[in-house]
Amino acid sequence: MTRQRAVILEVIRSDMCHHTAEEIFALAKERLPSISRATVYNNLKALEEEQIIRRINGEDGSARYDKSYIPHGHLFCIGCRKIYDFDIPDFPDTISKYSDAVIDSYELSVRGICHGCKSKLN
Amino acid sequence: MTRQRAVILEVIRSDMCHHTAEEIFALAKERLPSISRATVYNNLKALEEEQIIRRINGEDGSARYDKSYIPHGHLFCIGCRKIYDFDIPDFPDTISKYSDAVIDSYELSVRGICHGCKSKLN
DNA sequence: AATATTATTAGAATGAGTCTAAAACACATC
DNA sequence: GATGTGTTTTAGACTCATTCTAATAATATT
Repeated sequence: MTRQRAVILEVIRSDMCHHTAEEIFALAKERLPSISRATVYNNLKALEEEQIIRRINGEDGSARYDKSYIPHGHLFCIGCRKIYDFDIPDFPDTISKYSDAVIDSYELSVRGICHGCKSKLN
Repeated sequence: MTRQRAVILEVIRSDMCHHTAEEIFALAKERLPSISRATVYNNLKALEEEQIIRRINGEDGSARYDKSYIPHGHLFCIGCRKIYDFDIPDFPDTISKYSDAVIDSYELSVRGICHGCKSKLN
């Protein structure tokens, strides 16, 4: 475990955000000023292959990273632009009822207005 | 309605595929050899804003285009690499039970093995 | 048919991500 | 603690999808 990889993992795990590679690079650079972009990209790819983190698609298909490898839903709030996690229990079972495929994993992205932003709308 | 836009739409509607922008460009070029990449990109963006087609994320976040604007599930088969449509009835209602958000639209991508590929596995 | 508007074109520019080859590091062994 | 080996990091060049630009052409309007 190199210092670089440890810092990258800490950045990803440090808050509720789903950062882009560029944001992770900037945050890691605060702690390790000599870190290189390539190191961030290499580690993000390796960490996903090792099933430690998961890449998800942002609204425009941009890569974002989730601290958990386990699939779950993501709410993209149109108001505050934040991304929230949510769970649908037994979701693969639900899919199985409507598809005759053998399910490996899934990605569920919902566009909408989060609870907080909804409250603020007079 | 320009000739270019008509051809782009016909390409998208012509089969069950979910083509990339580059594939749509190549197919349109067969019929309209002078068509430009920028025209394809401009029209894909405009057609999505007009809610005629929908952009979906390929496995690696690459853009693919769906002939329908109405959200539905996509199965990405690990075997044949094809993308299949499927429906979960009342899916927004299902999501609503587990998220306190106002839902606008969703994208559901499932990785797995399609029925055809499953049958071929001895 | 003339004009105004809007779309198309080729190619330059951008930006996320990948590749390369040299230098630095981590870790096991002596 | 020094040494060797394989792995990781680094800076910067490179690639490829997409966007931008500004001149030209096609379409729609009167």
